[in-house]
Amino acid sequence: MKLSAKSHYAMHAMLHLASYLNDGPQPLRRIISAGQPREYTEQLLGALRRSGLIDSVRGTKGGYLLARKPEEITVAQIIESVEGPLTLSHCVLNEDHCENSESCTLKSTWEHLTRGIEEVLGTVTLKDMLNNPALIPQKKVIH
Amino acid sequence: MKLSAKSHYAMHAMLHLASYLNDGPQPLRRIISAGQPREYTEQLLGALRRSGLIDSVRGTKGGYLLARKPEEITVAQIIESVEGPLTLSHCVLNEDHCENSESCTLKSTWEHLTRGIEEVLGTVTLKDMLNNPALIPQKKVIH
DNA sequence: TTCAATCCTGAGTTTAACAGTCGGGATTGG
DNA sequence: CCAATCCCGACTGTTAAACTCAGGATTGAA
Repeated sequence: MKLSAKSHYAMHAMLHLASYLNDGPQPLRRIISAGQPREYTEQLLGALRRSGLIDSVRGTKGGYLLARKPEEITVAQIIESVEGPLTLSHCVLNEDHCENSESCTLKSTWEHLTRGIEEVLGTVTLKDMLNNPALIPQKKVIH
Repeated sequence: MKLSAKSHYAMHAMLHLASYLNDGPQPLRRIISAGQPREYTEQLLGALRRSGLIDSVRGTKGGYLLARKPEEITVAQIIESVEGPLTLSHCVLNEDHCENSESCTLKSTWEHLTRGIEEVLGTVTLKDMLNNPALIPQKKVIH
């Protein structure tokens, strides 16, 4: 139940892009913070681009920028881009894996919990994080 | 954001113990299902016992049993026993890790999200899962 | 038109956690 | 005493994460 370094790097990068929204494309060099491996982060930005969360500009003066407004980008989207689909169990994805019926009381439980978590992560946007100091506003009824 | 096999095995075992609540201690042999490695599961049951979720009885006719009522055991507790503390980021645990202030707008976000997820996993009990077929009842306001 | 700054990509390598195995010891009912 | 059980630490194998590297493609500017 921990997130990998990927998510941290990706979140940090996205937060940076959100902060420098009006300063043109941000080159990788400016996106990474101290101790953050350059080439590795580059790969993650590739994933974020392929997911449509950011755009890239090549060449001198190139760099990365948000493809949408900060309020339209959620933590869930960022994490899913780099970590893959957000699901607690392969059981939820692979139908055939759970044949032994009784054992898969679990299945419906995982599905339910996954939905819950998706909802938690889906309700915090980059904009919320920028307005952050007074934490993130949120009041939500989960079913 | 995926759970490891540990959680699956542990959940399965706990579900079994909840099912055979009145049949005395359940030996490992009866707890594991097809394809579930015996010795590995044994380790996990050790963790569950050390967390106080189950008790064990040694010797012939020995086995494992729930230490509390099914409605008092949550998915969060089970997962935490075997996977360690439920937190998205080491940042939340290690104070010193996040010195660069701006970077750790992230910190309060992780804390907030972790609380949300804890709440999701903490509201489903073994009892809920037994009553399962009609999914898990739940209506909760998260802050 | 050349050059340097950038993004882009795929193929490595290293590392650490997960997953599983093994051997033997301790406890206890029959 | 013996067999069934839990208990525990050490070991091994496997896999995914976390990097590294080498080189190619694009583009603004000197």
